[in-house]
Amino acid sequence: MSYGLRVRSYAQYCAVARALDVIGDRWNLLIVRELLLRGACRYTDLLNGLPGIATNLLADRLRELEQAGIVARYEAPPPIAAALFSLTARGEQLKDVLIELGRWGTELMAEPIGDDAFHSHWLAFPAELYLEDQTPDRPPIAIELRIGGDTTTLETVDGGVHTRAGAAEDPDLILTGNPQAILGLLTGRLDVATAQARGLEHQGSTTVLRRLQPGKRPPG
Amino acid sequence: MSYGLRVRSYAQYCAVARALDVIGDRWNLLIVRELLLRGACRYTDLLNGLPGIATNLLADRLRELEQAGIVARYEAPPPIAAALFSLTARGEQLKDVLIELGRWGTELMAEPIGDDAFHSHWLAFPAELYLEDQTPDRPPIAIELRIGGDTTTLETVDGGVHTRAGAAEDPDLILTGNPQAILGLLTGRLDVATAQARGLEHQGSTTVLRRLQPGKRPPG
DNA sequence: CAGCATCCGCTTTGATACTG
DNA sequence: CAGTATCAAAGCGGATGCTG
Repeated sequence: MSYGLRVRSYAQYCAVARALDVIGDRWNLLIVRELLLRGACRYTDLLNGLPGIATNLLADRLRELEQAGIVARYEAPPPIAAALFSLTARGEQLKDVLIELGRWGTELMAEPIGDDAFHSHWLAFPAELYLEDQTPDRPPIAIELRIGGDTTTLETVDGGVHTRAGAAEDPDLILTGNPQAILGLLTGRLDVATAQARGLEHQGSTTVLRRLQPGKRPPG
Repeated sequence: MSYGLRVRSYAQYCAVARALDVIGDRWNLLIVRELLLRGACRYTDLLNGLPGIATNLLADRLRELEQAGIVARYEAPPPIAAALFSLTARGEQLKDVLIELGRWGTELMAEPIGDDAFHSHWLAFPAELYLEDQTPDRPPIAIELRIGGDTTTLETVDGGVHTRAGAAEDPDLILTGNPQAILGLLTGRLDVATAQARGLEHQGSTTVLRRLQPGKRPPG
């Protein structure tokens, strides 16, 4: 039982510095990302969702974030009977920080994926935040994304775009391929022909893609 | 000459993770803060503006940020004859990240200042970003802030608030005091009486303060 | 198996001293 | 002024062990 309560601080009376005192340490914002995108998680869900983190670090970070009022830990009711971690209201407010960080970082996604890990729910950031349905009055569309084993569905809702895990019921388009070809296509960085040359396959009409364009504040 | 080009990466194909690969290391965002608030800086300006940073770390970080295309280094023309650092366009885009981070962190400014360092230009963040002039049609106002030796001026412009170093010509109000009393007053967390009890002194009419209120997206 | 704690080698950081 | 050099301490990542 060693609990060294972290205290390293920038010691600057500045809002940015004080924010970084709390969430600036390695892995902290990515833990928040996972909880934001996936909702309440068990310890092992987080471990899987954060490839590369050491298990002791995750435990430490969760304690620190809990103490900072960002993460709440609670025992799940009998059916599950496990410890669950979720964001507090204060933690949810970090969403705006992550949005801006993701927007700024989207440009970096053009770099080849190399050996980077990929989880399809991470796509929710670029998709939900930067895409808009250009013709919201027409019937909604659904696009099914099949990336390395798992399937994600992208649906238009109220002029925006929503993502969820799993297959679509009656998709207008099915895209199968690697993460960067699909992301390149969705962000408009690649056209259909180029994306196909890079490993994308499709089934259905790609014209629905024209309805989804980067909105007023495009990333990069 | 030891140059170990940092490569530690989260190795995750996610926009947030890739952004943090570049600007997530300790001190990086604070260096950007300084360059954003003060414009082009010399090495020693940055060293002074970042109390607590080790000089070798600053040198390392500037190299990394330069290589990442965030900071530009150039030799100033003859009159100055020194190396200057400034943000590139890509670096300026981090402003939105810092704004959200600062907004989130403002709540933490309620904690006592303790031994934290303070530079008055750091006030520009809360003041410019969160305050609005409620009656922009009336003649502009100027408030002079005197905090621990140096003086900052706060002026209303187009319904917003602008800050600059130095004294005001004909201030409507002069506030003298410690950082947290002044910040508490400006953010509306403290009223005039309470702020006075905590060390604030004023000269002029405090009613102008009512014109400056937190805008539609208040911090915290 | 879920949820950690411990140990260990390596890297990063921080404080200080020194140099052109 | 603008850094480099040195070194101790802390943090991180990986492996493994322990407990319900």
